[in-house]
Amino acid sequence: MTLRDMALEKMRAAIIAGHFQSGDRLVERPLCDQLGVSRSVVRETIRYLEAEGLVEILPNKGPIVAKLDWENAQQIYEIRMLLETSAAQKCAELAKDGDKKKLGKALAQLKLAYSSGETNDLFEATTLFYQYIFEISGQNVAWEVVQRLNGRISRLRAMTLGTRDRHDAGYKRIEKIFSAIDTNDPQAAAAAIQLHLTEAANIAKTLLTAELSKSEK
Amino acid sequence: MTLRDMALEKMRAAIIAGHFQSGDRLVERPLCDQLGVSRSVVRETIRYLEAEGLVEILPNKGPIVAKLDWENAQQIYEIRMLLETSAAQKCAELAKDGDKKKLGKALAQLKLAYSSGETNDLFEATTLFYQYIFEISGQNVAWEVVQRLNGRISRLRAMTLGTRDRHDAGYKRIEKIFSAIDTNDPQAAAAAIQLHLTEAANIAKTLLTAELSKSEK
DNA sequence: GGTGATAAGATGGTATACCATAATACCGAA
DNA sequence: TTCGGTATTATGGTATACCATCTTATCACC
Repeated sequence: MTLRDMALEKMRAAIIAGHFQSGDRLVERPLCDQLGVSRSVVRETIRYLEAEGLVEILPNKGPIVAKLDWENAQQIYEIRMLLETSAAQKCAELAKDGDKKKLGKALAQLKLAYSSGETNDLFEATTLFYQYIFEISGQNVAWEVVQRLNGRISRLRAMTLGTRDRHDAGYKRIEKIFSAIDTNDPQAAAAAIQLHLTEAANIAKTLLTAELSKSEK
Repeated sequence: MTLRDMALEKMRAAIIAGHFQSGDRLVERPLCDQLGVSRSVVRETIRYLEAEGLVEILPNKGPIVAKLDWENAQQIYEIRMLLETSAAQKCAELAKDGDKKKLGKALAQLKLAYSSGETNDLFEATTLFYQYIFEISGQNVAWEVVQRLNGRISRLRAMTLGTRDRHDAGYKRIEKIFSAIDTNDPQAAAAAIQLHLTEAANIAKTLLTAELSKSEK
């Protein structure tokens, strides 16, 4: 693994974990010190993150962590809705016994993470569950797209998962997705995932608007 | 505009125009000579294109122009189908008189390009038409996604447009999309764009499989 | 004549030096 | 005291030098 890959992962993780606030300037030389790499590496990493949409470049100012308003977040949730609904549908059509087993394991992990309350575990378990759905449905490109979009709303997702683990309706809804796939019921799978995402988007909206109104006062 | 931006545009254009074949190695130093910039610029540009999916990095080999098989292309067409259908639908719902006028102008451009037979003009006019649709529907993020995906199948699109201008059924289908939007008929707009894309995907498949079987012999 | 090893060249990875520009702070004059 | 200008510094943009590694070709030995 190259230095760039490591730097990329670290920075992505730092942004997603909220270690950098949205709008923060990413000054190159301090980043070099923090990551222990040269500017070349940092700059190439930033270019990659820029293309990913996690970082914006202000002309003659340099890179900042991309800002996220509800306008864009909402659009991202809508796109995810389309792609994930389609994936869940196809997944329910195609899932064989082996696939269901794999999904079942991911669900078990998810349950564990929900009960433990570790937001990080929850994040990973959720990601894995979705990854399997896209894998089984054979839509690796769509999964790429979703992952990239998720990067841009990662802070929102973390916040959403953080609140959702309290009232664990979230887990129930995911279980519903699983059982629809398990019984090879495409319609139900699509409906279940749609419901889940709508709920997630609502929570996200509440949290984000609350945050914005707070920061304005 | 920075050197990087110019280099980026040039390289993207070169890849899209087929100046580089898919699978070709992108050797850094020759690229520096061709673009008249330093390696730093070339490397950062390549990072960006890598994130865009236009370029792949082979470990210890360096960057190559991303290969495109029908498997992936098909997935891209499917994703476009979802996003563009949704956009056309919303567009037909929301389009005001001013929007329709703008779209109408783009359509006129498109007609001109069809009759001139210039693949390049056709490419640009088509892009503009779609851009307006996404703009009017207020889905700028989805447009970003579509553009990025289009980059990866740009060669296919150019080939498709190249053949389609002969039998101009393509233009008729686009006209149908326009008139559906013009009459604010979301259902018809969705159906029309779906038909158009299906057709495009079919042509693309034919061309691509023909090309692959030819290169194998 | 074939196979393997070694050396040379090419290529990507990394680090650093230099330059242009924009923001800021300080000083002087009104 | 305030406004404006100049100088300094911080930062991004660009270029280049150096190093590690992989590939390939040639030569020697079997």
